[in-house]
Amino acid sequence: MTPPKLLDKAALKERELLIINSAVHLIQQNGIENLTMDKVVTQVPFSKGTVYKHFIGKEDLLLAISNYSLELLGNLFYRAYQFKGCARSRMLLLNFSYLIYAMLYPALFQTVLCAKSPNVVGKSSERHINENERLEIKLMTSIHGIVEDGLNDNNLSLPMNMDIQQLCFSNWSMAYGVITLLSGEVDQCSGRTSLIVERELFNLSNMLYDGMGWKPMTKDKSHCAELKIALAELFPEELALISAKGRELNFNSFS
Amino acid sequence: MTPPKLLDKAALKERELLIINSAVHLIQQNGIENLTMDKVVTQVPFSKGTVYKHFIGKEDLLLAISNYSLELLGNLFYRAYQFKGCARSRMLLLNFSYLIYAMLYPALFQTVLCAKSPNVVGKSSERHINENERLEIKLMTSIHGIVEDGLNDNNLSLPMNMDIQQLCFSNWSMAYGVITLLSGEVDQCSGRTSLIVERELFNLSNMLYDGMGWKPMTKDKSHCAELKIALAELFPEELALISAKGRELNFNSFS
DNA sequence: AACGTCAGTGACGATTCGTCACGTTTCATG
DNA sequence: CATGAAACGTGACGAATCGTCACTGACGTT
Repeated sequence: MTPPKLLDKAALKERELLIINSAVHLIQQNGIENLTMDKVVTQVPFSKGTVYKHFIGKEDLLLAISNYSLELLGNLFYRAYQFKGCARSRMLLLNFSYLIYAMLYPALFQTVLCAKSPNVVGKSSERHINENERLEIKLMTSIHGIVEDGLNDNNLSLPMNMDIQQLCFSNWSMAYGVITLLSGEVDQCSGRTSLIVERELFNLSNMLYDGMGWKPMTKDKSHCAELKIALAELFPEELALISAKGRELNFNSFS
Repeated sequence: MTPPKLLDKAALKERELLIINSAVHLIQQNGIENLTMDKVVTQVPFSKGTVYKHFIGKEDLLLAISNYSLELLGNLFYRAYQFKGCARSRMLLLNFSYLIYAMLYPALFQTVLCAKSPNVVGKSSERHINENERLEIKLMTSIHGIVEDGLNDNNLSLPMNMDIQQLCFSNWSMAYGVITLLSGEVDQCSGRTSLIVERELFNLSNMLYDGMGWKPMTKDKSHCAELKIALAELFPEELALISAKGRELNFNSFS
């Protein structure tokens, strides 16, 4: 009945990861647009045909890398969600975990964006597309959870005419905008001088939460010291890696 | 002394525009990643060598398209800046002019983003890079102007530890995030159901301005009706074009 | 009329993508 | 253990694309 299985699933998965890792290295070195399948093949102990057995095309490989990257981000978000502390602080923490991710893995951050382009999705396999959706839902779950905690402890109430989903999206798109424009690969825009990504993310997050009426308000509590402590406790390895890259999250320029 | 000039600058400029327009059409039809220099050449009454005289490579052409597009956006922004009305309303109006632009010219909107990638800038000519910076400064000027008007009439005061530039950037990155994630080409993200770009942009802008303490606050004034009128007055042709595309800015879902 | 300069041309080499025909390995079965 | 079918793996190949370069012709200068 069962057709002969020459390779078990674990081995397949392992090879897939090997190919993905090789591709990530190439992207980090040469940039995402200089990634070629030929280069991937030379970095890997398989031939081109085998690589194409795993990924139906270059775009499919990109989507797989994006998924690998979303998995990483999902874990960071989940850690922020689980942290002790009030909901507003944890949401701020979650935004900063997003920033840490973008600083640590700029190539991955960039790939996730690229993989959202319709021509990548259009050329990808069902399998990877479905996994992508699953991972995104997982991300959203952490954000949703924090907002719901805020609603439950009465520090937050839904603004008129808005539901939970809209509130979650507001926070995400805001953080996305700041991080995309100020961190990493995008050439910074003019009038950029003296903009510091961690400071702008902090300020913008707090202005937004104040605008929502999410307590404790900025005027009643300085969130900065607490954030600094929470980051050190929750993401020690990540912060050390950022230091090793010669960059440092700077909290001294705003009290 | 003067070397023989067989072609005047106006003709050169005109040809450049012709090439750019042909490329824009191709992008609208086939997507930006399917744009090839060969296709551009076939659309144009010149040969490949001539096209490469104007643009040192594919990336340089992309940057030129981005500049063309920034010029358009700059005009929309300037119209919003010049509008009569309080500063906060005009800032909201400016964000919506950004949205109109993204809906009307999704291909151009996308190209501006792509052209910010370092490998595009890295392969482009000095001339186009400089023009790009000039155009971005022009954009910023309109935003700056509105914020300064708000400060001058005492409806807005700078939040602690923030300067004008940071305030401008906050507004821009917020609008950028919402529009990028919800309008146009990016495949919408999971948990997207029932998110309407104009509504989220309206809500998020107002929450941010409320968080800044930018008067008149939402609780004292409903900005929706005024926005609707101002848009109809300031961007009639653009709104008609959006209608012609079968899309409509919907203000009924939020009062 | 001879010459120099420059716009314009398109064939060409170099790269890259993805496929396919063929050889090799594995395993169920007799 | 022998056999054959199915899965696995290979790398040469065709098509598409990028960017260059040697060439042509038009025009002004000497």
